[in-house]
This record gives sequence, C-alpha cells and structure tokens, in this order.
Amino acid sequence: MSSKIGYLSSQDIFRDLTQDEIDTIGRLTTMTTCTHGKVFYQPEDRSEVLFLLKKGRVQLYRLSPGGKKIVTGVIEAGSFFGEMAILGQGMHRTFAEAVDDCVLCVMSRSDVERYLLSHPKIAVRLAEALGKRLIETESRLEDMAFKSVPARLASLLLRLAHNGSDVVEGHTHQDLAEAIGSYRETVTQTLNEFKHDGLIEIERKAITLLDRERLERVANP
Amino acid sequence: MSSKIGYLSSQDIFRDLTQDEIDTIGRLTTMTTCTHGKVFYQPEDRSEVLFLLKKGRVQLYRLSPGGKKIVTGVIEAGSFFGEMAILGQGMHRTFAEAVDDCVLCVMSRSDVERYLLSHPKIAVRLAEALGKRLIETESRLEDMAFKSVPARLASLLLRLAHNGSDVVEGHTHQDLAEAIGSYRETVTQTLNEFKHDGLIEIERKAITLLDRERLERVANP
DNA sequence: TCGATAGTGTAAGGTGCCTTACATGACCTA
DNA sequence: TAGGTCATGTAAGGCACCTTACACTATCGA
Repeated sequence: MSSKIGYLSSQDIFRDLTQDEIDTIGRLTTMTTCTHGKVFYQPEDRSEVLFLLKKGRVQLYRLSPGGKKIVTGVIEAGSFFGEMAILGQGMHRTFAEAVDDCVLCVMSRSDVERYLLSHPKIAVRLAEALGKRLIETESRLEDMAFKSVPARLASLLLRLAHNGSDVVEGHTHQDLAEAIGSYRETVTQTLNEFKHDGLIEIERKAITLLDRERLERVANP
Repeated sequence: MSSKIGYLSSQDIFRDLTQDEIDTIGRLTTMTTCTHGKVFYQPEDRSEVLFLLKKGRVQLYRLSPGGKKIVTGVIEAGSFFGEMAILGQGMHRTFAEAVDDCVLCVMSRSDVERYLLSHPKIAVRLAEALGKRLIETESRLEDMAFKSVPARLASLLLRLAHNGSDVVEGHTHQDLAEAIGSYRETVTQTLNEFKHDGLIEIERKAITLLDRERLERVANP
C-alpha cells in the first residue's frame, strides 16, 4: 500500500471513491508533512489553496490586535480547510498550526475542480464536513454567549477526554485558555477550584478526571 | 413564470440548473409560506427536513436555560438550513423564526437525495453556502472572544446598514442585544453613548449612522 | 551543574457589563 | 380616549473575570 494513500478512514471525504481513483488523485497532487507546532498557514498567504488533512490534527486560530489567541476550529484527519472561494472556504485572518505531526495533501484551484468537484459524492462529503464544523462552531458561539468560564472549561475537559481515557494530557493551561477564549491565570485558578472540589487531579500537562458526572453538571448548569 | 419558481437569484443554490430542471423540482416539492415573526421550527421537531428559503429572511437562534437568546445565523433568500444528517446539517437546540414574510421549499430526505445530491453542481453550491455561514459564524465567535459590547454593537450597526442606506430600522434594542449576545439595557446605554459622541441619531426602532468612519474605529479597535 | 525557558501558583485591584428595579413615552386597539 | 402593551430611558449594586505582578518548580540543553 502506497504511503501516499494509506490514510483512508471512515471520516475521509474520499471514502466513496474506489482505491484506483484514490491512487490516481494521490499520484497527481502534492503531499507535504508538517512537524508538531509548525505554523504552515498565515493570513498573509493569500493564494487559493485547499489542504486535505490525511494524518494528524490541525488547529485553526485567530489573533486579536493585542495578541490574544482564540481557536476557531480543530481539523481532524480526513477533513479539509483552506482558502478556496468556489467552496466558500476562507481563512480570513486565520492561522493554521500542526497540533501533531501531520501529512497534508495540498490542492490548487484546478486540482479542486478536477478531482473534487467532478465527483458528485465528494462534493456531498465536502458539504457534510462543512456542516459538522458549522454545528461545532455554533455551539462554541452559544457557549461564549451563555456559559461562565468554569462551565466552558468543564465542557472542554470532557470533550478532550472523549476517547475513553480519563486523562487529558499534552495541553498547557495556556492551550486550554485559548480554546475557551479566556486567560491562563483564570484557567489555573478554575482548575484548582475543580481540584479542591474533588472533580479532577492535576499534574504537569496532565489532568485526570475524577468525577465526570459532577463535571457534566458544572458544564451544563 | 410560475410563482413557485419565480425566486431564482444569483445567490440561489439552483442557479446552475436550467429553467426546465428548476420547474421539475418546483412541481414535485412542497412550498409553504410563513408570516413575519412565525417560529416554524423548534428543537422538539426532530424530523429530517431541509428548508430552501426562496423569499424573505430567517433567523436561527438558541435559548439558554434562563431564557436568554443568541442568534446563531441569519439565512438569506437562496440559501438553506435544516436537520439533514447526510449534509452534516443539524438544528441542535435551534429555533427558526421568519424575520420577514417568507416562502420556503420543504424537502424530505428522499427529496434531497433525488434533487440535490444527484446534481453535482448543486452539491458544490451547498458546500459554498455552508462555507459562507461557517466563515460568518467564526467571525462572530472571534468577536465574542475579543471585542467589547460597544465594538460588537458598532460592528452590527455597520453590517445592518450595509445596503447603502445610513438608516438601520425595524430592530428593537432587544433584537440588537440578541444579535451580539448582550442585554437590552446595555444596548440602550451604549447607543446613547454613541449618540452623545455624535456617531448616531436615535429614533424609535430606527438608528441613523452619522459617522461611519468613527464607528469603524469603535468596531475595530 | 548551571542557566534558561516553559509551566504553574497566587493574590490584589480594577472594571465591564450583567442584573435588578422602576419610570416614562410611543403606539395600538377597542 | 382610555387602557394596555411595546419600546426605551436611567441608575445603583455586585460580581465574574480580566489584568498585572511576581514567585516558584519542572524540564532541558549547554
């Protein structure tokens, strides 16, 4: 199995294609890799480009004039993002940073027209993926409008520990603050309140959830 | 020209179809109308349904447990929304209310599969429309995270007066508050500060922009 | 082993805006 | 033209969270 195309998952926008079709697209488009932490797209890069994320996760965020950061989305493997007017895709003031080591397929506008828009099923998958991001973003907006910092933080911890494990690791307090639109100091204080209440255990870059049920109640008052 | 199909605009997701194809879809799907103010979708309505908005505007919003309202999106004629898993569309906890008198095409899941997904170009237009809503929502999220109430309000006024005119009318202070995720009293006070600074003129359900330039500076500090 | 850097702890002070409470004027309908 | 509802004005009080400031510990590379 070619390394270029070895990343097909059930979430992939290509999952309706045959292996042959995927192979063809894989041969004719550019693949690149990005190491953890690399900022590979900035608002100044105005060129039309669509990234298909084959492996890893990518964080999309914006910066305020004062340098504050808000994460607008996290892209999982199999999905896509970029600056592509024909898909209504835009990166206005948005940065893209590799959260893990990533493998990306980079498509130009003509690539998109040739390989994506010509396959009806892929166009539908694009719409499906966008719809999911939209729902996610709408919920984030709702949370910002309705919920306190403790509620948003509890909500985030539960989401990050979604894969079975009770341990949330690899995130600094700064990371958590940027994800919920708050500040590092406030997050530290709130986490310590959670710890004091027996909801979590805190280690360096690792948080253990002790009482999911009560965390749920904090998250949804 | 049949009244059923007389609403095709350059923004319509059907704009790539021939008149014949549009006629066919128009004959075979259900059209309804909603008068101004009518709430025609609520979270309890769990059925899969996609609304194509042919005329008027629709407001999508969510309510907090305490009854506070946040507008998550405003749909313009030619676009669509609803509960439709195959398009990644969801109305989780979302209400839909007709802002103006509206004409809507209501599609079931099989309608969507037959008329929308079978036309590649339409699927692309769906993705395009979703992309635009996503960008809009991301910007709203950014505003909530970064900007003060005065900045968000100034930003909203400029957006509402986008169609040439300097008069924003038909919105109560309550409406404005819900659009920016704030409170009626705060909006009234902030508007009066704007008025005091010579930025706007206030009448009942009407605001006249006097100094767009300085409003821009308030909106983007 | 040391210095630098990244990550975390903590506390005091300020303020934006939420929250409540109530008053007044505009409009609408009977 | 009276009564009711809608829209707006205003003001005091409080608190969540921002903001600043600084100290401490862990980690890592030189």
